[in-house]
Amino acid sequence: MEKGIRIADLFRDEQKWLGKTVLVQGWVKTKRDSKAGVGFIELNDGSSLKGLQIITEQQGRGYSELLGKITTGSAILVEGIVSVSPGKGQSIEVRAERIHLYGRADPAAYPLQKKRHSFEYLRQIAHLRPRTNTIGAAARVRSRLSFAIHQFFQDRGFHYVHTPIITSSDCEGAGEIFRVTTLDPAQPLISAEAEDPYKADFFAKPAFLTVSGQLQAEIYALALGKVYTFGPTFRAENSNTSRHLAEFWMVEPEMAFYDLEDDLNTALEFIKYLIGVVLGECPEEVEFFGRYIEPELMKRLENAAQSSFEVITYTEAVDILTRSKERFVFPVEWGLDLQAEHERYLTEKVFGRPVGILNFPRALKPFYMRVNDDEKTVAAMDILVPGTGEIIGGSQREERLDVLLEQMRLKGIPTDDYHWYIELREFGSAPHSGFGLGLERLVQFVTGIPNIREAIPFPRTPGHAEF
RNA sequence: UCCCCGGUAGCUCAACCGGCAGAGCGGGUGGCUGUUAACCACUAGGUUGGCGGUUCGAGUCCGUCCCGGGGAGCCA
Repeated sequence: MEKGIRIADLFRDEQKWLGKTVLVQGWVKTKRDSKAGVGFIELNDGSSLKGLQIITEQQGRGYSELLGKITTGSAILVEGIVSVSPGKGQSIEVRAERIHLYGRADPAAYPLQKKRHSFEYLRQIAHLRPRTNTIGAAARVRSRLSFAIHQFFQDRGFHYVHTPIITSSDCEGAGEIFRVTTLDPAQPLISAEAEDPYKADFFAKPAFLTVSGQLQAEIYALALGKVYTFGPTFRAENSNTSRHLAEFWMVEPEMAFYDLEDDLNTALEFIKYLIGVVLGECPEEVEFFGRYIEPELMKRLENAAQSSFEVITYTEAVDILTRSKERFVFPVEWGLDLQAEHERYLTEKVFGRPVGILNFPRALKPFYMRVNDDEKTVAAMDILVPGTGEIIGGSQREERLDVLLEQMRLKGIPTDDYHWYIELREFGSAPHSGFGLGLERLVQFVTGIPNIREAIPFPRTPGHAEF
């Protein structure tokens, strides 16, 4: 089959292509024509935000008939000469000499118009929405970010570990979980099986979709040194917000011989690196999002990429909040969790940039976080960004066997399910740390997209698993 | 799950105190030789989310269910 040039490559070196005959393939964004004369097709092939202007002129029999069939949404091939465009809005265009129509799009039925659509509407046509400017741009940024995540870690000696999607421990403390079973809920168990209902099930015990790869990543960090996982994660919480999904992607690095400070520095370097990549490699998309989605975007990204993040302790945060004159709905008091309004106040009003918060009260955090010398706090860190809130959560892990067992006892975690996790502290235990970053929240942050459902191709939320 | 707001043409939205269902865009037809959300003219298009109630009369008021959005909780 004929293979054309990517439109993005054409724009990258316009001088080189001027006067040459090229072949392009893509989808018609708009068409402006006159029956008697010159016509204009804006062609987009997904390689760039900007479309290529195609000039059509009357020629030969059957040509206008073909042009009539080419409507918004059609897939076509165009062969023609790259020329200087006399019009405004583009510097080059292609004067068509041959056009082939691959697939039509009935204009009366095609759901995408030239004008702007609401995100709510586009979600209902998730099979067509990547053809829009915003969703297409978000998809390219997401792809580039995913690659950059691998680049960052691979360049620094980390190994990529595939932690399991299906797990059998259900009390990692990260909320509601999805059950994995081959049993049919519509088919009641016969009484013999009912004594041990899991006997007939695939894994012969309760199984679930992972809520985090961290505990398994720790296993490999204590063998390979520095590792990271990057994959889908699942939460069955009935969360209906612009920041939550039932299925989302998470990056979780885990490093042996790293304390909390090392962990924090890695996380900050990581975020700055990713923002730098987006600014450097997706300028067209950033410009677009800045113009149509979030006017403050450029300022926000440059701020985060260059300036130092603010880093404070939980105790200092509580101090700042109690002294502020702001009226909060929820109380501020040492020992209570910071609410969304408090986080927003700190990152948006007090500092106006990303904020790292360290050393949270022990009672607020999970069993695996390392207990500090004061015995009241744990070596935890949250990184908050303006607009999105918490984007990274991490900690130094408890490597001391006796303290870990005490923590599990206090939090009511059954040791049987975690014998392997405990054994890591019996055999060559070592200080280690890690953190988790939600990919979709990062996409939200770097694009300014308000709802997380536009930061992932096929959002899964309560009541929604279409497409 | 809780609180608030909304659901009217394919899309985005109007419709005053309860009184004949509207516009822009999109679609169709015709016109236009350099357009850029092209332009000009004409035209088709509706079970006002579902069910029930109040009323002479309901898009509008009441009840209920469904769906969407914003916020909260849970978290990444």
